[in-house]
Amino acid sequence: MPPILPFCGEPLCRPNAHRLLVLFRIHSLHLSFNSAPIPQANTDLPSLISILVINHSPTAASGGAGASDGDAETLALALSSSFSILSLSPAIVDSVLKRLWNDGPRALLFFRALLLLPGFSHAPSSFDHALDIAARLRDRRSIHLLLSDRRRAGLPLSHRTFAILAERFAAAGKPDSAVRLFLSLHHHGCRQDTNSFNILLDVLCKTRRVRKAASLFRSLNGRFRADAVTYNILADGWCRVKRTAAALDVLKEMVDSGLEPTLTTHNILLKGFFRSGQVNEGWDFFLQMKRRGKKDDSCCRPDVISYTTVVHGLGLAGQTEKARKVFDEMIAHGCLPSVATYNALIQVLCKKNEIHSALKVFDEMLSRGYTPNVTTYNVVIRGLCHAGEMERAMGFMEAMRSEGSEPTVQTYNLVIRHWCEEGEMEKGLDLLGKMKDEARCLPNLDTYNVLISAMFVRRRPEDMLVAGRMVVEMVEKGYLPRKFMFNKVLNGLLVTGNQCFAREILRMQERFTRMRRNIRL
DNA sequence: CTAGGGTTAG
Repeated sequence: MPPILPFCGEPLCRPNAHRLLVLFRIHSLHLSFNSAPIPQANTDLPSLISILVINHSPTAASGGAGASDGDAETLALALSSSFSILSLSPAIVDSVLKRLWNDGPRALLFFRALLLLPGFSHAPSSFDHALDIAARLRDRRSIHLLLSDRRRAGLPLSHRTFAILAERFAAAGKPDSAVRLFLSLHHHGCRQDTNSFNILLDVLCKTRRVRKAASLFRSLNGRFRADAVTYNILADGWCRVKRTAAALDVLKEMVDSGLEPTLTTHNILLKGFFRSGQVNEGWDFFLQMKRRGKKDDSCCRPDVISYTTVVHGLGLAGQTEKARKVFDEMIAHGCLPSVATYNALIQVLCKKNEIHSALKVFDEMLSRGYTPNVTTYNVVIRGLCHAGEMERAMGFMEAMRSEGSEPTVQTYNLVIRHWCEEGEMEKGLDLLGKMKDEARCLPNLDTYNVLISAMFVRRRPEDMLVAGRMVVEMVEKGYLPRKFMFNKVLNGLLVTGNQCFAREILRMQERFTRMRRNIRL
């Protein structure tokens, strides 16, 4: 791209809108003489943009430390010369950010590049996506930059933003940061109320920090009036750590405080019993719900979620016949199964190695006019892989694409894993290539872990090189391999090393040490 | 994205 050349030669300096404007003019002048690649009207715009971003940003690959401002500038140029700013609507930007989800550094680079376009401003939802990605990368610098950019744009923190950040903090082992953020919400222009309090409790409970949630609830209950949602969140928290007795206590406390348990409350407990292996208690609870529901007690009458919970719970406990009976019974009771109910039944049959009955249920749901979703395909494909029917699994993968649900990263990962287990590394690597092709579905940490581990079973020198390249690639995307993975790959490279690869091995080794230094920061 | 049901292996 010639117009960018004089620009690249300059020392890097802070992006500057005026300078960019001048460069835009030079750039578009040049393009008017060449035929610029114009996206087809019927091609997927987010996909085109993602491909451009991925093929651009050369120095994002320079060691995991993140890209420089200069990268954002050149990307901004490339974007503005290929796409009209008007076409970069919030919906399109969000969709690109989602597509680049598994390549965090480049997603953030894209976000930053757009900020440099004159007259462009990000929507709150785009800020949320970018914050989510930065927080997942544990990139404090980007988080703070994004927050100050957001403040400068006059956009206060929303509850959604708070939920995202709190969730990431809790997931990173810093639940206290989530609590602190909650306590400082008013500084960010976000209301501290029962809603945001519930979000905080929910985040803590979902990361199994129920005790912390419960004590916070006790100490702050005076300031935020608890509602039914608050109690449901806490009950679910106890259920998640398999403490159904404590969940029942919450239920009692709820009633004592004058709040009526809802159908959601009952479904939470129902699920809790099955989750903690109390199958009989779960079944009795379900019967009780049905009995009380008959007396026109609508907060107890099982709904489609209750039935799905029971079908799944019984099935996982090995009682697939009883599960099937409940499934048939729900229709008789005037409650139609949902796609999730079918998914539960199919999964449960697959787990019992009854793949043929599972496929019969799949056909049954088609004939009843249901449209399978991604989860349906994933459970069926998993079942087939587990039964060693790899070719049929691949067939379903094709089928899901032609039916309009693109395989997800989970689909790819599970099929790749099974190909590798069968010793067919090439088929696994083929699928990796297919994922990256057209930025269809970017590989994640699991993908790399599965494939890199698989590269060791054949003890081939060339496999070690592939493993080495994948480690480099995953670090570039912001994923940290475990220490033993690094060592394993390095050892593999050295042990199998021959003259031919020696230089590459050496370069790689230096690169790894540089990366590790960067990672430590 | 304020709560409940389907995708994860050993």
